Amino acid sequence: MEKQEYTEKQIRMARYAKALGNPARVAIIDFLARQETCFFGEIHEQLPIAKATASQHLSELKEAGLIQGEIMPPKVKYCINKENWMEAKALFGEFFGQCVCKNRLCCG
Amino acid sequence: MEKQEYTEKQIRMARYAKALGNPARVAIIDFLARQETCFFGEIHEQLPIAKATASQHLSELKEAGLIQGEIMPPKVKYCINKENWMEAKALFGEFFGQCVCKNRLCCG
DNA sequence: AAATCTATTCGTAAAATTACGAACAAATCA
DNA sequence: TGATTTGTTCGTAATTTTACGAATAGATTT
Repeated sequence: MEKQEYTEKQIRMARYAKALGNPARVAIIDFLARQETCFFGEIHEQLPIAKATASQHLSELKEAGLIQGEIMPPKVKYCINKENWMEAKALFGEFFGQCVCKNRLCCG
Repeated sequence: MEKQEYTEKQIRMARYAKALGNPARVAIIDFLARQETCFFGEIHEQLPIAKATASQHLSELKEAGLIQGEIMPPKVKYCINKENWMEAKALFGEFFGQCVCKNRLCCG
């Protein structure tokens, strides 16, 4: 087998991982996960970045599927996208579960 | 609390996530995890990218701490960095464990 | 010593990421 | 209606990422 393309799982894993590949986005998820309300303003308050940048990060998380937003004029409520969150959790679980290092030929 | 900086955990999470934020790097880890040998050439064979690019991705994974390399002239053997792998596994486990969506105020 | 094998590094280019302030849009308040 | 609040979008700049072929380096083979 050579030069094979990536599997769908690998692509989705990478997609979720990439979305989590920034401290601001991790912090956003941590915050939403703790459930201390979900309004943009409060999320932004937690972050050491400008409003525009926070909005941008939220967009990326939304695009990756990890969160979802709901407009509640004049505010916007964000929350974890449960379905995709569960998928990501499963993917990462499987990924880290496939550990290694049992085989003496490598690792150790 | 406002404009607080990120926690060390968030920064390390983001670091590991970023390293996994590319299908080639996920594929590399999957391959190493399956333990089907660890030489550069064989890793490269699995990937639909140039040698130089594969080497670059391996560097990034190494820099992030997820893998380690050992020179065995004229080859190079790569493997999972067990210690950091366990840390990453724990971080992601905790991260996805802190789920949410129990609170009706948000999510659902 | 010359050729070969293995993998990294170099140089480069295109695209994506990150960040910001300013401008803007939508809804509410005065 | 005009001012205010809330959050997104725009325009922009600096940096990083991704990818490649070519050049290079280290070791072995011929």
